[in-house]
This record gives sequence, C-alpha cells and structure tokens, in this order.
Amino acid sequence: MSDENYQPLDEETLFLVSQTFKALADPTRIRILHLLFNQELSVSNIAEQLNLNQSNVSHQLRFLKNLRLVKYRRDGKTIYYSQDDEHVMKILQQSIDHATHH
Amino acid sequence: MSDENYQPLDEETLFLVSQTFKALADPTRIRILHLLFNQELSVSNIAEQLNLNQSNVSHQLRFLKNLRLVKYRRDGKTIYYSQDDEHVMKILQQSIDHATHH
DNA sequence: ATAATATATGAACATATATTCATATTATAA
DNA sequence: TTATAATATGAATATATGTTCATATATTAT
Repeated sequence: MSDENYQPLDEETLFLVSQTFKALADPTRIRILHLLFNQELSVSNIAEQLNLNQSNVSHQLRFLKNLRLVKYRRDGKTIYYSQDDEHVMKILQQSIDHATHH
Repeated sequence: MSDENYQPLDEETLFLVSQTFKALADPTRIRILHLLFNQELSVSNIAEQLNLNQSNVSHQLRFLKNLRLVKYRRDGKTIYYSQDDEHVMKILQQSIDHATHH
C-alpha cells in the first residue's frame, strides 16, 4: 500500500522542525523550560534551583532565545526569562505527562 | 509571581522525554518518520526515496526501533518498517504543519 | 570615580552523534 | 552447494554539542 499523497519536506521546514526538537532533546533545557511553565525567573534563580552554574544557564537560555522559545525583560541588573512559544510548551507538557504515566 | 505547585522532574522522566525528542531532532530521522506517516516501507525503499545509503537508514531505523517509535515485519529477505507510536507521530505532524505555515 | 552584583561571552575540552565503509548475517534462488 | 539480494553491524571519522573556566559587559550603589 503506497502513499500517493506523499510530499517531500523542504529544507527550510526540515531545519526548523529539527532545531525546535533539538531544543527539547537536552535534559538541562527541558528542566529550564519546565521551570518556566508558569513563572518568570531570573538567570541566577534558575541556576540556583537547578543546581547549574550561571554560565551554563546563560548559554542554554541564549539557545532557547535564538529559537524564540523564551523571551526576557531586564529589571535593573536582573534579567527575567519566561516562555515565548505556547505550541512548543504544550508539546513539552504533553510529552512529560505521557512519559510520567508509565 | 512564583509557582507554588512546582515539582522537579525525576531522572527517568527526564531521560525518556529527552531521548524521544532526540529522535525527532535529526533531519534524516524526521524524513524517515515522515515517509512512514501513512505507509509501511522496506529499508531499501526508504534509502532510495530519500537518497540515503542503506547502512545509514538501517542505523537510524535501529535507533527509532529501540525507542519503539517504529516496528518491523519480515517478508522473505525484505524487512518492512512502519510507525509504532501514535503520540509521537502526532506531535511530529503538528510541528511540521506549524513550521510550514510559517 | 570605584566596588559590587547579575548576566553574557568566547575559548577549551570532553563527549555524543551522524555518516560512511567494509563486512557479517539472513533468506531465497539456481 | 554456491550465488544473489536485503538488511544489520562494528569500526572509523568528522562534526556537533554541553559544560566549565576565565573574563567581559551592564547596571546600580557608594
């Protein structure tokens, strides 16, 4: 049974989709995004809660920011990060639920 | 506004979720899974359609099989692969649609 | 101005990953 | 049996990735 309606994926779509999933393919980034589900947090706060060093968190946040999965705002010396892609966060939530219930 | 209901992710969940997304984080594997959306295909057929060498396809299929994202059946010398995780395929489909409609 | 604090950045490094090549395995056909 | 075809496997390799360290930048306070 072959599929007559098959359409090959174009390069651009392929790149975008793989990049997005790459963001979710690392435990550290998952933990960060999971923390940001319902709250806005500073870099140091994230680092503290997840027991990660500041530089590491900053690098990962840059990665997520470049993909527009998170956004930030500055308040004095502190920079607060929060989620910025409902679709991806929903997928992450679903997958965590799916994995949790066996 | 801090989140009182926050529950840290356990190691096992974290590993499972990241592994699953890792499967979707590579263009070659996305193309393979995309081909398998509505059909069952042999290794050589996949390799031919996607212009990949046989060994590469075989390695990637093993990866996907280990995660139970695809299953296979043998018919003589030929082995046919098909999808085996509706949830993940649905997520992939959604993400492709999302990326396509810019 | 200097000091202190929060975050970002680049280099370095170790590890992970994708792909290819050569070869092994499995099944069929002659 | 030998030959052929389809797939799997392991080693090799080049590239990508995650983390740390040292340091730079930005903001506020003194």
